[in-house]
Amino acid sequence: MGSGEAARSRRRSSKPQSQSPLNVTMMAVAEEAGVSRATVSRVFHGTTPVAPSTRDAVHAAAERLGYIPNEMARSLAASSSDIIGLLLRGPSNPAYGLLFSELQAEISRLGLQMITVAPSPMEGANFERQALNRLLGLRVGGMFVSTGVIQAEMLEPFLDVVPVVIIGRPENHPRIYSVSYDENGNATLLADAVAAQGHRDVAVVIPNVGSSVAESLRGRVMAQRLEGHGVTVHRIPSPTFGVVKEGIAEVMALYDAGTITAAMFPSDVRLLAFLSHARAAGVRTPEDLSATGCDGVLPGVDLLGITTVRIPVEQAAVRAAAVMQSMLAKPGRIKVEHELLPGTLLPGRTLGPPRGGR
Amino acid sequence: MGSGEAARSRRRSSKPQSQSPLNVTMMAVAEEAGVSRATVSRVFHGTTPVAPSTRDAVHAAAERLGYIPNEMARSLAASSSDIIGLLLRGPSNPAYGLLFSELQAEISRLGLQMITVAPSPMEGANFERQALNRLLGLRVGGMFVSTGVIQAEMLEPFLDVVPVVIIGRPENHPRIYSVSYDENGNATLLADAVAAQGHRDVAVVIPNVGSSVAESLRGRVMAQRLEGHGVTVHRIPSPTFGVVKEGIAEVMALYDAGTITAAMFPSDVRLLAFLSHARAAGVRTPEDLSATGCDGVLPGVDLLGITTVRIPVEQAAVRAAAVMQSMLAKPGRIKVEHELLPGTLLPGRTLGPPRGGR
DNA sequence: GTGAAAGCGCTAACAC
DNA sequence: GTGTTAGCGCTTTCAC
Repeated sequence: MGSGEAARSRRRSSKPQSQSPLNVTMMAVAEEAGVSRATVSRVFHGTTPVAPSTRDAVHAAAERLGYIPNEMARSLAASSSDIIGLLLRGPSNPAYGLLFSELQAEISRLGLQMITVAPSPMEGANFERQALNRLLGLRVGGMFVSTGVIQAEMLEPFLDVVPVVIIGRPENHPRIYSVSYDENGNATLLADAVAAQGHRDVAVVIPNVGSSVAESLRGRVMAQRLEGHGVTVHRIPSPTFGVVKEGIAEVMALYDAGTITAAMFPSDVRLLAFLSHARAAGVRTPEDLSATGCDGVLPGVDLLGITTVRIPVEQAAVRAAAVMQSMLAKPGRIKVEHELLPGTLLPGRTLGPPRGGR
Repeated sequence: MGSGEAARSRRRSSKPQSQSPLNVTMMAVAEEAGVSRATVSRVFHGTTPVAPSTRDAVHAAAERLGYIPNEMARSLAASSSDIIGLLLRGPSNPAYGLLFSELQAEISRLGLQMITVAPSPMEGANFERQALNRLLGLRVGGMFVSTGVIQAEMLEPFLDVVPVVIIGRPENHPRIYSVSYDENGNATLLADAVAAQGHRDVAVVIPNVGSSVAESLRGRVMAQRLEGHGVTVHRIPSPTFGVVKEGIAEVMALYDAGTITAAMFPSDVRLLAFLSHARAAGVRTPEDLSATGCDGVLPGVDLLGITTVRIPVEQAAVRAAAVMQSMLAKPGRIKVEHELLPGTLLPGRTLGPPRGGR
């Protein structure tokens, strides 16, 4: 060590640089090991072979100094990043939380890295845009998009620069690969179960597409399918973003009027909100009124005994990660597909009574 | 536009650069607006004033080109970042998921950005180290650490370079600010409730510190507190990482032997796992055996009617974000504190019977 | 108020 | 197998 230091700090009033591994540069490691920066670089990611002795020396030096490579500089210089970004809607929803976990596990298994951003949970797609930009600003090497609202078109400009996989939400954009829950099938499963139970008058809560593409689809399909069975459907729109209690009052009113014998909710959280309310109002489930949800990932779903559909989160994670890996391997050569993963009906105690006629 | 382009691409076989906003550089915006790069930079973050007309021109140009600033280059050049990193344990746990959401909301409110990384959910603190390094490698401007296992000492080398706030887990490191749930208080609340109910023989499941600092603490305090009430405690260790079912068999054995009238679990997930098992085994709660959990954040916790403590996640998020903001504002000048946020007892239906004598 | 230019820490030709 | 060097896209003195 020693010289070399010269003529540095001409400008930039050479900060005090409190000593910490974070300030250890590749240059420092190189000096410590008595090699050039290039060699250090090669030791770390090099495709080029390096003499074993040199390699060891570099590793030792890095270790000694606690060197933590500056990922920003790396990916800036290489103009490529092996960090995959995940754009995740509401992490407080167990379904998304589970997806996060599973994806992380898969991505790690594949030797990639992942960082996650979530939109501020305030209303609107604007926050999703911001979150998207956060990821793009970081120039991630790939993106998972799992969010209810972002328009596929928003992603369009980036498709040939960064691999994108949409997860969860049913999507049909011809240029975007998607791994989705078969919400059509899920809704059908539930509607069939309700119809088979003999219900003839059913309320269905249907959120706005703007709130959640998946939930909206679920609601619409449920309603339609029920009608296919000759059931009278009472559609209850839920236009407001993020308000899980919306529609409950309407359902209760229909029940009080003796109009319905069952209510279908497009998600478990909504169902739970309803069940709390119903219980407080002295309405028994399913003796007085049957009710169904959708998602099935809540811990304790078995204890709650709700009738719902379990969405295949784990499978989705596995598929999405695999697809991402191949996109990374051969950029632009992957044929766009729209995978649909079927859920499974979780029979529960909240679907009951009306068996015979009305 | 036109010239200037010369003598570029001498090396670096000038990639085809498919056109996308991601390839639009500040240089491009500058040319489009007819100003210099420096000016564009000033328009975006500049403290230096810029002529209104110039400003508008730049904004217009940026808009037109769909310019997305390269955050890596920015923070590399400025050697500072306004991105806060969140190191989050198990996002599939609703308690962590909720924390993620709430923190994101707070951070956005404060005009900061946040990215989240989670360790691969496999055993060990090694993966937590990796996740930590991912954040450090990105040279984040600050860090929230909310993870059960990472040693405070691991963070030590970075403390004077990047502000760190530990969230959730009780922590007493003299140099690390922490905003924690008062697990001591939480455990006490529960133990007192169980004792007050008249239970004299209670099983307590106690995880290893290595699995979860918080859960381990809860278990130990519960046991101790119960003993303070003269209750006979049956400690059941749960040494294995991530196995929520651990200890259930032991509890059931104690119950079968008629030894205990209540069992306390250090988390709601563990309690739920137990309840499923118990129900399957025909054991009624609380008629046959009382049981308590801890966390209280699960959606549907009211319906489940479990006796637990609700941890103040929202408050923790607010405090942590506020502290981070002040640390960012005056680096190194914030007095380290260890805030303790009390939880609230959620009385439920799983704590019952033994009232009178044994 | 604005431009020129020197780096930030690193990668990747290219030469030896 | 290793060193040299020109950038990656941006910020920030410094001069005008």
